[in-house]
Amino acid sequence: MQPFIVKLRLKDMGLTKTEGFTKTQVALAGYSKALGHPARIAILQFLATQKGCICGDIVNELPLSQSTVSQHLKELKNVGLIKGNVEGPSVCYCIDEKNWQLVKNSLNDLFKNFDPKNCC
Amino acid sequence: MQPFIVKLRLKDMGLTKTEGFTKTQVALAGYSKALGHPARIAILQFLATQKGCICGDIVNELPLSQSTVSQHLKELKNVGLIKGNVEGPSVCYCIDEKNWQLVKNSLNDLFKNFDPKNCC
DNA sequence: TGTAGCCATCGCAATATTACGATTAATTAA
DNA sequence: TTAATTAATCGTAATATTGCGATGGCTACA
Repeated sequence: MQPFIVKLRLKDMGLTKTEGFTKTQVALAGYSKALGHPARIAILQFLATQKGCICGDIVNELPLSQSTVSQHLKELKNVGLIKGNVEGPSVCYCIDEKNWQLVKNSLNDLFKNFDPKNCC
Repeated sequence: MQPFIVKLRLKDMGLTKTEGFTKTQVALAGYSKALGHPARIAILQFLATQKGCICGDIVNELPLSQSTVSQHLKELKNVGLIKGNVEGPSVCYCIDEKNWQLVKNSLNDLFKNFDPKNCC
């Protein structure tokens, strides 16, 4: 008779494993992931260059539906890169300066500590 | 009798839409996406700080299986951040300096052109 | 009190990502 | 030649992401 064999760690499949990585690594990956879509890059560029701060004009700027844009905005808000203020009937989004600097510095750290050593 | 109604743009579902975005935006998003996983951040940090260049020791460094690590390495190779040289029975991976600088500069560009204007 | 506009959320569908074990291809060592 | 080692790839499973239309909750204005 065959023994019962349980092989899987189901909870680890398809899901990003964060155990075994440093907090810094997980954080940096999270920020990068948020930047990992053209629409979200476009939104940030738009907000960064705009004089006043912008509401749902973002939707008009992007080749995506309102609901999709809303989702992207949510993701950027979740990692703290932007924040939204309700302004009458509409919502005003802008870059969260503090976190913006934080992400900037984190990425800087990643890229700075590499000095080329002729290998390969 | 009801008309036939075709509603969908199937090819646009679940797939990142790149039409309507600039080349720069798509590229930057691609790089960021590659950075969007703790394992890949860890790999890059490891390669950046290692004196000699490393092969499959990366697998031992990470809390992931060999095949999974191989997949992550592949993704980093696809965006050009690392390159691998066959070295006898094993493979030597290291950072691709040229693209490393390119990605660094691209991200720098994104973050630099924002000067805080008290909004919201 | 409607009613119109803005935007978040829900529900769905299609695809992508993550992870693993098993297998395969290539190279070195015996 | 054979066996062992290394690393890529295949196949599979679970979950995440992306996208849309439809719905619903607000606020402002008539």
